[in-house]
Amino acid sequence: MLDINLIINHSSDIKNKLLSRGYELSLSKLEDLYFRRKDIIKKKEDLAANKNQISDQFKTCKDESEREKLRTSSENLENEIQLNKDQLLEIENNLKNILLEIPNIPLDDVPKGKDFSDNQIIKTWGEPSKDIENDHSELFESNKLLDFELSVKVSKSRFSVLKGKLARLSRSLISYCLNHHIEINGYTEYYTPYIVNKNSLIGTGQLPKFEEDLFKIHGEELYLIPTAEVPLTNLYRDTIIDQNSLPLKLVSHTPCFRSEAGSYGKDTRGIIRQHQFEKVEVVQIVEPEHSLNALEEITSHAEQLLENLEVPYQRVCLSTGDLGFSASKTYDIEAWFPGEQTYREVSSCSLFGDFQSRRANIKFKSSDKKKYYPHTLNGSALAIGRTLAALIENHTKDNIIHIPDALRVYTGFDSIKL
RNA sequence: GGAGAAGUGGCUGAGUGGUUGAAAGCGGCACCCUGCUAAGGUGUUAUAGGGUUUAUAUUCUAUCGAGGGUUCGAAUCCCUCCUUCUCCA
Repeated sequence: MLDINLIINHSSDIKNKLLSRGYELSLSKLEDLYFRRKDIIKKKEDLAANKNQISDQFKTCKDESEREKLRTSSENLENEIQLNKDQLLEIENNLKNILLEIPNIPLDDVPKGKDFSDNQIIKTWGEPSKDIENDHSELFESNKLLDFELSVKVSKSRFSVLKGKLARLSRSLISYCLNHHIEINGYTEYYTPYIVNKNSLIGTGQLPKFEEDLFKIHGEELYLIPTAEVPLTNLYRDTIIDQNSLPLKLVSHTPCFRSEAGSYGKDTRGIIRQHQFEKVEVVQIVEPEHSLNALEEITSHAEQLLENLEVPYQRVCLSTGDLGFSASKTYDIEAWFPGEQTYREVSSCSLFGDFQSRRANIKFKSSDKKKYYPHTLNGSALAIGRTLAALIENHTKDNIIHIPDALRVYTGFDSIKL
């Protein structure tokens, strides 16, 4: 959520920045609500002060006819206060609803662009293999490691059933990613609910605008998490954090559930786009002046994993047009998929500024005793399903999947024969 | 699923109709004292939102789980909901 005062005081600047990501801000309604809100608050509070005074007078007033006068004037005031209260509530709801649907503003150094085609490649690592034979869905299915007939029988399309060594490899990836962050990068592991309430999803920005992307629990105001970012960041909702405990570095492995509305026919092969997938997610909550560094740090933490897994990748800075709703700057890390001869996202690392902390009411108390909104960040490290696919496409030779050294302690085997 | 009890500031905990935004203690912070440490002393220490002000500041309003009600006046009385705890199945 953007600061309403910022919008009002720097309206043209904000408007332009939002336009660069394809959002047209209509200012007149906001301004109208903003000023009407102030008016009504003043009116209401003056009346309330008045009423409080009458209450005080009542204590010393002994004359019954005077008392009666006080009673009636208090009653009149109360009626007026109530009227203003109702109006105020309506205005504040309106204002909040509008603010909740305005996306974050991109940082100045984010490349301007219309969509993903304007994303900027920042770096590449590794030697992309030309071996087009290694398409993961083909390798999986022809070897019965992955069974879509079973997953459709048990559930429906866009789910998967992994079997045997492949299932174990997937689990090993999860353990490896988690342990790396805990032991090397200083994150604290959390186990969290996979079903969360509305306020949590509003806090991180999935609601109210993107409800159709979520799985909702029937008959309840509860949703399956689309990412561990939601429970992790919301651990600190409505919290004032001591500055000394910043930065907070959290990591969690969870399944993620996405309805994938609007992606019919897209990425139907393999396990690239599923309704349910595993992900190890990191979240950082940091002081505002450290957030740019933190974004670089989170991104490099994700990259370390791919390097240790010996999977070639590139880092891309999303253009203003491709930026997610809550993000002010995002790096995608895209692993090389030889089967498709293309890079695909396996991690997305975002800086949200104070956008989420305003929504979720997360603050920190600084040494000057004032309270500020911290900056929040998150990053996938990594999306397990896609990483598993990339791993296999990059490490299969002569029908043998070679397990990278980093994983062998978890898998207990060093290759899978196909 | 049934019965009961409770929800007050960072924490413990007092407070059953009127300067109670809230005693006391602990903790935190600042200063003082003392060779050091420990102990002690004094003060300070909730959140949000308005007004005035360049600012420091000051003032007003709201908030004692949430929402409603009674009353001139509610942490205190009534209703609904939520959460936690205990007992029973």
